[in-house]
Amino acid sequence: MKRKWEARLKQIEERASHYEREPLSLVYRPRLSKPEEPPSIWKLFHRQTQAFNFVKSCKEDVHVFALEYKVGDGQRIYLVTTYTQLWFYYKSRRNLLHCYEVIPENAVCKLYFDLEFNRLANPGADGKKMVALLIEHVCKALQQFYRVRCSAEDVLNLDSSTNEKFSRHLIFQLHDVVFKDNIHVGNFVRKMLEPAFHLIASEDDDMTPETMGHEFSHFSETPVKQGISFSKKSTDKDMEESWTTNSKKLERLGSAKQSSPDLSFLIVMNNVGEKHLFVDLGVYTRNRNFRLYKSSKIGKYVPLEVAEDNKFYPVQSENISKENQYFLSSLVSNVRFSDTLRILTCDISQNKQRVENFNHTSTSETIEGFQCSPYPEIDQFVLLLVNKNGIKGGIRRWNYFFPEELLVYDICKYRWCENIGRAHKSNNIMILVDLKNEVWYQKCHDPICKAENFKSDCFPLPAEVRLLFLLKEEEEFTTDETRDNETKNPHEPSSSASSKGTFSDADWDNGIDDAYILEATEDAELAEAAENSLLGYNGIDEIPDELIIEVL
DNA sequence: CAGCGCTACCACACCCC
DNA sequence: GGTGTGGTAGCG
Repeated sequence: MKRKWEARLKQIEERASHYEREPLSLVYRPRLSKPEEPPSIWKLFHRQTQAFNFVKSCKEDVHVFALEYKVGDGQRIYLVTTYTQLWFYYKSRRNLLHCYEVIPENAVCKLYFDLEFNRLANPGADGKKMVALLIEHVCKALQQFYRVRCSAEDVLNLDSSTNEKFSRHLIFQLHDVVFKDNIHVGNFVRKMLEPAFHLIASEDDDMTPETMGHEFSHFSETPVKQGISFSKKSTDKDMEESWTTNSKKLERLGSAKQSSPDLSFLIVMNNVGEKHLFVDLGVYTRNRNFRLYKSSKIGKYVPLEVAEDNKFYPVQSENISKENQYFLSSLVSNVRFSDTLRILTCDISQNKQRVENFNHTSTSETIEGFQCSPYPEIDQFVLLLVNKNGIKGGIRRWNYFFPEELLVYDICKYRWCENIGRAHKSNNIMILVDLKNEVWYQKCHDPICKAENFKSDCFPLPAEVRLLFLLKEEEEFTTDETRDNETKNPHEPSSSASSKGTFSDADWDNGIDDAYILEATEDAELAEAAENSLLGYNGIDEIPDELIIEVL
């Protein structure tokens, strides 16, 4: 008995000393219970800008989500948290039923599509076939425009169809390839679907869904040189120029090898009998809300689920469940950083200077930056070239052109021009590095030199630079067997590398204790809204035992 | 108290034939 | 009638 008492005393003394060494915080700080885990970040805002401001102030890899919380008018509040933490609370599907990813403006993202048509208005339409044909067309366009290779196996295909409406989301999982932002994605999608606009535009075309013969191609019968005439009300000159340019490009690219694609399968009727595209072009706007995997619109019980005909299977991992993998893959702005990442762009307004200087018909295959290019060794070599005779030249900016594998450096301070045999007084020069042919040459911004299209002799790149380049390329081949061997990818410049694009491999799903607390803001009403969003739209679901809302 | 970013559409002014 | 502009309902 005495022994037992002594043991208990010792136990209590030990506990007391433990609390003396590690006292409890005076301030109550709710967090996921494992102290070694990252702190809980779960903040709600009424305003999107506030949410983004918080993200900026946040060191962790957090993202903005929109939560629908009122039936009818689609009112939303904004949640900031990590992908990991969101999934933790989200996966049970007992709460957070109507969530949207906010695809941030100016953030790199994946290629994605929203597809839909009304079944009643399109009785003959075969949705699955249309999806398959679209994917085929997109893959061809990616190959033609960017030399990016992909197939249906790289496309996460999510279904949200009902008896009334065929509805899909496609999210492309390209290897080491992303778009600059979702505006560029939209530009690319519109460019790629240009032949389909011609089809809709042709008023004399009384095609009905039943007669959507796949051999029938209005585009091929309508020469590109007829120009863009369908958008009678359009005032967007840039857009038209772009389409025209693109038509030329398509012509150039396609004429020799194949005729223009038949996109008649993309044309569907809306419920008032007007012709529309199967592809919703309204989803490429700034800060677009894109419904999450397994979320439904408020007031409806139709969540996005992996489609029957989905062919993308995430790589199995020990730490991350299959569902979590699908969730992470479905996030449009969840971009894994890699040092061989290619950032695709597709501009509408043509950069005239570039077109003039480099005889480019499209700016859709370039990346650009300041001071440091993806090839530091070549930067060093260029700096060596422009530091002569006591003049300290520098790299003002650089552009990389994928098809030509051409690095174009705009030089500052150093103005020596081979054409005139002296330095220009007020115009800067360029150094161009041709990686394909391993040579460099000089051009310049001077109007006279430009007028005569001056280009200096070519000089071979020094062996060190060539060697480094070859070594890098070998690395790339060994790490990515699917890479198109016609393409050499520059590395993502470190200046624009962002940790925001990565997600933590830490997975909290395993080994977590039983008490969890969600942190809300000080705003009671907001907390109520959050609670509603957690409860689902009708508010009759029970609060899960392990979930407590703490209002500070 | 409290969403956001558009576009299609309309009304109207102005211009020119 | 053609074209530009400005405001807004309503879509995604």
